[in-house]
Amino acid sequence: MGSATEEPGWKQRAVERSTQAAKIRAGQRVERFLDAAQVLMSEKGTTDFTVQEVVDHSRQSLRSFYLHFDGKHELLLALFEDALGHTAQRIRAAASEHTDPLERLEVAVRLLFELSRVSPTAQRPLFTDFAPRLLVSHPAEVKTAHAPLLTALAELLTDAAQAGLLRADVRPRRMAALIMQTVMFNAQSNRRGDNEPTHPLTADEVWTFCAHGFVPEDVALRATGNRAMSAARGQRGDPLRWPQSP
Amino acid sequence: MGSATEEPGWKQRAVERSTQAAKIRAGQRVERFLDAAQVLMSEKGTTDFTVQEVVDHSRQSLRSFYLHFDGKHELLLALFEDALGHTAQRIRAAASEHTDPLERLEVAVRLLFELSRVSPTAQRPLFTDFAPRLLVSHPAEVKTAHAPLLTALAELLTDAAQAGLLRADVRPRRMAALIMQTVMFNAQSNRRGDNEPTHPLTADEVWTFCAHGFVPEDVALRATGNRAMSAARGQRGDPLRWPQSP
DNA sequence: CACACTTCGAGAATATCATTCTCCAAAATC
DNA sequence: GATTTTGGAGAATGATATTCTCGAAGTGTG
Repeated sequence: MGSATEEPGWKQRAVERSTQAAKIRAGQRVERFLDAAQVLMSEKGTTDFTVQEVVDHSRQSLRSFYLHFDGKHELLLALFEDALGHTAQRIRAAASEHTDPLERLEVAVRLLFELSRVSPTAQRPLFTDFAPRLLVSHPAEVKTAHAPLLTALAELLTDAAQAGLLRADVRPRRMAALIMQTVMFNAQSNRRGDNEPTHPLTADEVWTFCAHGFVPEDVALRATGNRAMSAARGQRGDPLRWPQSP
Repeated sequence: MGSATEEPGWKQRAVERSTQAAKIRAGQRVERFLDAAQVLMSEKGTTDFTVQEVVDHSRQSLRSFYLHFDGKHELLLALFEDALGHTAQRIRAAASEHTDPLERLEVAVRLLFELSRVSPTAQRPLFTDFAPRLLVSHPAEVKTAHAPLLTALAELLTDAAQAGLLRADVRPRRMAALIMQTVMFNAQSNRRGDNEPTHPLTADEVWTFCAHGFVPEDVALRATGNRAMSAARGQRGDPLRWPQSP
C-alpha cells in the first residue's frame, strides 16, 4: 500500500475500483456521495447518519455505494482526509502572509486550534466523533490523512529551525506530530458541556504552551545543567521505566 | 426458602438492614458486571464486547444489567472512571517518592504517558477506543471522570508554582488540563500501525515538550520583551485574525 | 405460615444499522 | 445487435443494543 503520500488517498482507492475509462462517472458518483454525507454531517452535527440516508440524499443506490466504498468507514475517512487537506491548505496560506518563522508558526497553531474547535455543523468539521474512532480502527489510513497537515507544520518548523529559532534538539517532523495532536485534541477537549459553564482553553494558552511549556526560562536554563533527571527510582512491575539520561 | 427470624425488637434494624442489604447486593451486582466487562476488555483488547457477553460472564441477566446501568455507555463510563481514578492514585504515589516539585511533575507526566500507551489488554486500559467516543457523546460525564487525575496534576503544579518553578502566568488547573490532554493523546496517537515501522514518540520527547515547548530559552527571553504576544486582536468572521506584529 | 412486594433470571421481541444479495434495466463496449 | 459493465430498487441478513414478558426466588409483615 505504500503509494505516494501526495494527494487523494481515498479518491485513488475509490476510483481504482472502476476499471476502465468510466472513471469519470465513478468520480462524479463518489463526489455525490461525499457531498450528501457532508450535508448530513452538517445538519446533524455528528456522523451518526446512516448509509441509507447518504444514499437517499445523493439519489443513488446502496449497491452503488458499496461499489465505490469499502464501507461507511471509507466514506468517513474520505471526509476526514478532505477536511485535513483543506486545513493544511488554509494553514499554508495563512502562514504565507508572514515572514518571521515564529510568527508563521504561531499563525499556524492558532488557526489549527480555531479550526479544530468550530462546531461540527461547519462546512468541513475537522473534528467530529469519527476521527478518534478511526484512529483506533484504521490507524494507517488516519496516518496518511494526517500527512498533509503534518508536512505543512514540519516545513514551518524546519524554517524556524534553520533560522535558529527552535530548541536545538527539535526534530521538525516529530515536533510537528506533537504539536498537531496537542493543538487538535486540546481544542476538542473543551467542548462545551451542554449546561456547565466551562472555561475553555484559549488559543493563547495553547500557543504559549506549545512554544514554552510550563517551565520558566530561568529555571529551564538552570535545569539543563544540573537536575539529574530521574536519578533514583524503584518501581517494580511498573510500566514506567526509562533510561536515565546522563 | 428463608423463614423470618422471629426475634423481638428488630423492626428498625430489619428495615434498615433490608435497604442496606439491598444496596449491598446491588453494589455487588454492579461489581460483577464491571469485573466481567474488564475481563472481556482485556481478552479482546477492545470494547467491542456485547452486552450479552458481559451478562453471560457475570452470570446475570440482561434485565438486571439494564436495571443497574442506563446502557452500555454507562458501563464503559464506569470502567473509564475507574481506570482514571486508579491512574490518579498511581501518579500520586509515584510523585510522593520525590521531593523536588519539578521531579514530581516529571514522574507524573512520564507515568501518565506510559499508562496511556500500554496495550489495551492491560488490566485497566486507560485508553481504548471508547474513551474518545465518550468524549463527544457524554462530555459532561467524561469531565467528571477526568476530575481526579486533573486534580492530582493541578496539585503538583501548584506545589511547583509555589516553589517558583513555573512560569509566572501558569494557572495550575488549566495547565493541568493542557498537560493531561497532551500527554494522553500523544501517547495514544502513535499506536503501532500493524505493519508500518513507526517511530513512536517517547516519554522523553513528551516531557520535554510539556516542560519547555519548542522555543529555546534565549529566544524565549528575547521574545518576552519585544514580540507583543497577542497584544491586541479582533476576531471577526474569520476565526483567525490578529495584527501582524511588525 | 400465608401474603404482598421487590428483585432478578431466561430469553423472546424489537429496533436500528451496516452490509449483501437478487432481479432487472440502462449504458457502454465490441 | 450481442455482450459486458454499471447502477437502481429494495428485500434479506446479521449483529447488537435495548425492551418486554413471564415467572421464580427472596424478603419483610401479619
